[in-house]
Amino acid sequence: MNLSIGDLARRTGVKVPTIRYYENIGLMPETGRTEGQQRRYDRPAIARLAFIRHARELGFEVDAIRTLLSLQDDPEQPCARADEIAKARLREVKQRIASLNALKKELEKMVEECACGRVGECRVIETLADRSHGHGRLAEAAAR
Amino acid sequence: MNLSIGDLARRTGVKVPTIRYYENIGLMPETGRTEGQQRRYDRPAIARLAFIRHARELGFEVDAIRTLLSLQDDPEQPCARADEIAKARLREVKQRIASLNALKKELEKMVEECACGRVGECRVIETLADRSHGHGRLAEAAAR
DNA sequence: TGTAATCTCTCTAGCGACTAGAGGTTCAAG
DNA sequence: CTTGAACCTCTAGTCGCTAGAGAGATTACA
Repeated sequence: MNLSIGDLARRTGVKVPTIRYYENIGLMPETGRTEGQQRRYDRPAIARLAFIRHARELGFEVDAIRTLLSLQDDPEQPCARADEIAKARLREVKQRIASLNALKKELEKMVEECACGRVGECRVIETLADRSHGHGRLAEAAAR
Repeated sequence: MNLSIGDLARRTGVKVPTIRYYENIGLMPETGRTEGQQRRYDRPAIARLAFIRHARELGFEVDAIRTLLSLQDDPEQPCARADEIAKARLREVKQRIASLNALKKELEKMVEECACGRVGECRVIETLADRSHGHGRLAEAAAR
């Protein structure tokens, strides 16, 4: 086990520059180097990076991952904190799904009603131009 | 009708710096100024900004909004292009909802199974550490 | 051992859509 | 005419990467 950064990238599915980025921001620890200053990784590095990757896929922010990693490093701690982080993320996801569903409805209405003639009578444009919207109802879903 | 930027902000729900930003990137046209170089807006400016705001709420990118605005300015054009943009956005939203639902399921499983003892046997941490994940299945949903 | 191909290194800048702050000017009410 | 809120421009920061330049290291094969 003496993997180059490229090897590690292939094994975890995390891109090479991203691995270096994670080291920069302190998510991955500094690692051993060859004489020529190239990074070399071992088994625990794979595990740690896979953990990070999975957490990112679940949408956890880097700060949350930092906390989760430090919890993992100390198995005697109570896991209430980890549970809390996961629950917070779950709430976010649910909220986001709800917002997106509202948004989907409005988009569907727009698209269905479009007779596809001239722009002058296009429902898509009309709906957007319609100023009878309260401020902020859909705002949360807009973020990508 | 001779609104200051603050008035315009209050009427549309778009923040003052954001309005200036929209002018910078060419979404809002340059507008008249007082002798002291303060911006003044009229009715069409309100309408245009409201259009932009609503489109942003629906998650359209600035580039798409640029196109939609230019279509709106010319009512004789066919509205197929507008329809297409809206449909593309709808596809994105549906895709995103699907990804988020997958994500929600996994998070729920994690949270439910957590017995909330020591980190050593915490399902949240364990699930994240579990390396038996194919690369990239959930990746799309991770973006916020 | 030579050499070519492929990594890898550091560093800086860019993405999108804003947001925050510094430091200074103008406007409107009293 | 003074005060204080609102306005101005400009730069830099947010998040989580990603791209590119220009240079050095490593490896496979002849």
